[in-house]
Amino acid sequence: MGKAEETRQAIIEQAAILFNKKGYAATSIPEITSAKGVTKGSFYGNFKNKEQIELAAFDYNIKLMNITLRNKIKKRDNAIDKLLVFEDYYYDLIKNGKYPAGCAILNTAIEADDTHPKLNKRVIAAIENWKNSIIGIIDKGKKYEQIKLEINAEEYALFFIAMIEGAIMLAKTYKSLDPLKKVMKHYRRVILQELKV
Amino acid sequence: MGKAEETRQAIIEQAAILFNKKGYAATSIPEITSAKGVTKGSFYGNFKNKEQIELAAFDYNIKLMNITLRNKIKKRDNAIDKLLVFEDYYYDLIKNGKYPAGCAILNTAIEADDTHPKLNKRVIAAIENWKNSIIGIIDKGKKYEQIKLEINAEEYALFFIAMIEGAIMLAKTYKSLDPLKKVMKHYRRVILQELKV
DNA sequence: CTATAAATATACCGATCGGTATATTTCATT
DNA sequence: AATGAAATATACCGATCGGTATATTTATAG
Repeated sequence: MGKAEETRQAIIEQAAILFNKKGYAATSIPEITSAKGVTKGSFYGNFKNKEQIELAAFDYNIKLMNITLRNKIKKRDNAIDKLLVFEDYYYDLIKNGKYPAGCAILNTAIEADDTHPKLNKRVIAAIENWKNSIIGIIDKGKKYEQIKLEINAEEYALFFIAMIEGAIMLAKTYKSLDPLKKVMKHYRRVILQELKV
Repeated sequence: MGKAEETRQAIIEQAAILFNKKGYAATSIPEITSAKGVTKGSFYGNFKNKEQIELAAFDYNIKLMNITLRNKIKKRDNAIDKLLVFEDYYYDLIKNGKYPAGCAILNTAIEADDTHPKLNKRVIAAIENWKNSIIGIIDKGKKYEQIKLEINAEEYALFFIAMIEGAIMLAKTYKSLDPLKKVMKHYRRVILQELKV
């Protein structure tokens, strides 16, 4: 990694933290750079404008999330356990308290929907990717007789995503794991009682 | 309503629209005032600072929502139908497209959680109020043998709120009613098949 | 070691931010 | 109609924003 690439990466990582915590509009470029001892010249040598770092930081957040999730899913050997990965993942995410502060998909979705078309497009792509991974798990689960054949994979995928994101919103708002636990109890119940053969 | 009160109300209504659509940090005071032909002097005659209008606008949004919901709930005569009000309400909210742009609770929750303690407190109060109204409906439904006695009212209330808010996020992100419909199908199913006696 | 280009630091730009001070207008009371 | 107060308009403040131009440093190839 060349010097410039290192700087670029440091900026992205700091931006990813700040954007996810405070939002895109509320985070200034000096905030991002000063935290890492990087100057304006260095910043604009690596990013054309603020929008570029916003997109790069979002991509970075999503990449981190996907790597972690993919690894956890791969380690489990049946569809039911794979679906339950999301319960653990988001529980850990909120419990640790540290970065990332909540779900980048949720945070970005809310801020971008009416104001930031490019981020909005990326959020849609990230959700589609998540949805398709759930659908894939369910379909494979049907094939191996782990999940009931009559389950509509897409509808359940959206249901799960909504439930999880809503639960994260509650946990972050209350600054408590309690609502997350209570909602995820239903998540687990739906999977074990409705999906499982 | 005195002249000042009229001005104050006009500012609140405009701010409520903008804050809910663009977010608090991304909305400037000139944006709020110029839209209604109000000047800065007039604004600061009615509000001490930006935080005051943020709080007033959030309260206004919540009040609007609560009035509408309360009326719709009152019109229905059993717990199951009362719970299904939320399905209709949020469907209309997104379908109309116009103000309010999404759910003020959700939008404010995400923006305020890590940065704006006073708004965060009000969001918690609004969710508590919502949760308690669901719990109230469920408890009454148990009393009149419309809802199963073994249902944990608080856990289901949080489950419903999470599901609904997650569904709104999806609909707003996709700019489509489809994900909302698909998630709310589960909402209806849970109520009719798990809660209903 | 030196030349050169890449990378970074510094200084500055106009615009706009939230907020204030003050001037002017509008309104109700007499 | 005159007056005093409430409401609103105007002008201005320092700070900070995103972004640019340029100076300086740093790394690297010959």
